[in-house]
Amino acid sequence: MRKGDTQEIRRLNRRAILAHLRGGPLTRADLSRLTGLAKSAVSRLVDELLQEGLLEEGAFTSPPVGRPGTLLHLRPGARFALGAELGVEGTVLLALDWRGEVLWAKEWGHLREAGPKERLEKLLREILPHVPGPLGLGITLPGVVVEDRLLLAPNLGWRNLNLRPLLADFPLPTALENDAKASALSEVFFHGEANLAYLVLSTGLGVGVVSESRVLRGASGAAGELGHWLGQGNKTCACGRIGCLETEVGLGTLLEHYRALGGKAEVLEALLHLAEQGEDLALEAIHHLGEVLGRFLANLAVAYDPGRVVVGGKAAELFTHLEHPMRQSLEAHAFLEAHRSLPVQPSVYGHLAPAVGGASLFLVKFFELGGLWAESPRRNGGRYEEVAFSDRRGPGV
Amino acid sequence: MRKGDTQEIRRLNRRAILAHLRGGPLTRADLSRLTGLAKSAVSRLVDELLQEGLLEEGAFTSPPVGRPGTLLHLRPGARFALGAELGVEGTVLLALDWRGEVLWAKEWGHLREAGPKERLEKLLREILPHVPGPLGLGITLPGVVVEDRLLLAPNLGWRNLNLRPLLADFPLPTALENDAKASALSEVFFHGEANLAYLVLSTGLGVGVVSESRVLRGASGAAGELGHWLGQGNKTCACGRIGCLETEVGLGTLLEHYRALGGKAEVLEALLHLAEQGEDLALEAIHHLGEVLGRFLANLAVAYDPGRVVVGGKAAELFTHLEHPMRQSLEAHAFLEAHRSLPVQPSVYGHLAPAVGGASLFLVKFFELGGLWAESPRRNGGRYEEVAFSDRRGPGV
DNA sequence: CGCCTTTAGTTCGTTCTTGGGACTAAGTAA
DNA sequence: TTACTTAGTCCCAAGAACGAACTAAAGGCG
Repeated sequence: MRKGDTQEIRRLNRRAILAHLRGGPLTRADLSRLTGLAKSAVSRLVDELLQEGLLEEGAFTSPPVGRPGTLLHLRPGARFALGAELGVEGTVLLALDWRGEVLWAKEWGHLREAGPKERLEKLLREILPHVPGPLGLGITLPGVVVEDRLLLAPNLGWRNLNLRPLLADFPLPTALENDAKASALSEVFFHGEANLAYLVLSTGLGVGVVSESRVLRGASGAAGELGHWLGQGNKTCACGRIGCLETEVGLGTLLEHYRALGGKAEVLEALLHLAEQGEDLALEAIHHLGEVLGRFLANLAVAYDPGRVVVGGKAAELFTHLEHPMRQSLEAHAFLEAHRSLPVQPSVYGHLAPAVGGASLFLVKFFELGGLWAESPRRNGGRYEEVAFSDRRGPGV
Repeated sequence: MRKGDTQEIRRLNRRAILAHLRGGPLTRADLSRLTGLAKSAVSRLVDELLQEGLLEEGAFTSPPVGRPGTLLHLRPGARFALGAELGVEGTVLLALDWRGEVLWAKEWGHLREAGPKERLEKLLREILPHVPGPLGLGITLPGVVVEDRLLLAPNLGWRNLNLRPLLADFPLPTALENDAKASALSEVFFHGEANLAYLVLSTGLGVGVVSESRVLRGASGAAGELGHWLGQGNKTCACGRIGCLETEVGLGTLLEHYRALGGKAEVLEALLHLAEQGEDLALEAIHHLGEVLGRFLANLAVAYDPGRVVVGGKAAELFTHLEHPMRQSLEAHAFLEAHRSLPVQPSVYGHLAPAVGGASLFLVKFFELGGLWAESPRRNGGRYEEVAFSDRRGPGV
């Protein structure tokens, strides 16, 4: 429920122009046709965007007849954002260009006992050389996140933390997000799809759901935590409950199953290595996981009905081995005809997906704002909410 | 990605004014404060809305000091829409005022073998006396719906139907929707909540999910079909597969369980009646269903993380009996602290919820359009899509 | 070579809508 | 009666888009 004034409509139209240009270079005439705006309006807005350094003129078109047009494109590096992943095994930090290109990335492990404070302080030291410049820093972690609070991260062993004081030390706007949701956003940012599910399958299992181009969050940020759907199993989960789906579908079970079959690998990496070499037991265990996964996908399809599923997390490395049994199992268990051929693919950004998604939080916002980013006074430590729309909402719906 | 022009901002501001007035009468000054619009702009827009007959002036306020204001409210009956439910047991047709009041409702059973053609034709005959007038007719049914196609309705025994030709006969805009999704919309229309799940529990089990005030539909309209989530059971479902959750959580199982305990009732109604009289076996069976339901709610909470759950369908009649065991079971199985006290309530519109939701499809649209409803030429039989926004979308996100 | 046609892009005047200040209206308090 | 406060109207300036007229730059054709 946004209030309309003369600035707002300019913002809407800038947004439309930028959105179309994300798909590739276009002339002013193209933009006029695509947006429905008058040529004069496009001309004015484009001039403005050129002046701000957001756009650049490029080559000329050579149409069969008529005057050639000037192609416009988003100027590389005009804006970028930082994204970080605080994962179970290590930390990733990267910079993402507003066109979706990873400018640089940095990864490091961490001491097992490092708490949120230590890890965020380390992150702060790493980003200091890069500010000012980025639009913001999006931090992702495998847990349930609401605003600046982390409610629960079983696989990190963290629970009920208010990170706002720590984030306030960062000299740029920050945002916190769940890793699966951020990963899903990275795909949306790149492909612009309306309905998809991003499966993060490692030790844990989480799903980032996108519906009508929006990330599903829920009232407490727990939407998509299907790893904690209670099934019939009797194993104890890291969350303390019994029978969570991630004790059946997670990669932990893969290793267990492999060893139950008589396999020798002690850790997951060894198993993956053996699978690459074609060891039968390893392949059998993975095949079984594929079947379980296919059935899970059929369930995922009735829960969220995504148009496409992206597989990320450690399991993405197994994708070639998993794919066939997974598809067969999905076909056998699908509810709708349409689900039988549900596209399932590995992630475009690979293991960088969560961090890319973190950065996307700000880039998406930037595009939504039509590039009218408030270079804000950042009074309260540059909190993410302050760069939000200046909406004046009415009561719901 | 809407194009902005001078009309668009007027529409946005009309929408904001109407949205605020849905909460109750307000003066022009109130509206100015709430929307952030200048007093003069509010005055002009309100005059316009009064002229169109959408608003009415009412009583005066008596503030402690200063000139009294004139209260404005939505004029009763200024707009309304029709909603219908084609259910397993019968049909409901009703008219819903734009303020959310049911103007009239009509219900009838149907011959078991009646197909979609017969039932829609009957519906057509019933609505004819009421057109023109209503904004549109929203038809709901227990099945997977995409636009004008019904992909699958196991409990009606219908599959893969294109209803567009039949709907084209209706002399007003029509829309098709799944019953659970429509029911969820009815709650949103009434309460304006951002995150909720509407549980339709009768023979089948379906969930209508609302996230950020939008109904979750998915690529094929199957989002929320948790009744067809595959569990560990071995019963055959109406959809033809084995182990669907609705064979464990549906009301069909309640009767079976009751009879397995030694109960005598032949049909569900008899069981309900016995429960009302306090028969032990009936209460025990219902208690068990409550426990199963509580566990299911814990799973629902990790899947969609609603802020509130509404129970509808036949099970709503059992709500008082189900509530206690359900809550205990939910508390025992909840993933997050927040989920332990998840509000669970029966539906406000009761068994009329699906039909009310059908009508809401048009009323919600009307409000979104700021009351600038295109009295369209209705060339192609008044299809719902034609009353949609005149968006000119850019590529995603 | 010059003219016509076609498409790209600019300039300028009109229209629509908001914002803001001045003003009127209608009440309470002293 | 006067001062003060709040509600609501009136009028003008500002911002943005639209549309028409115009210029720019190509190819086709006689």
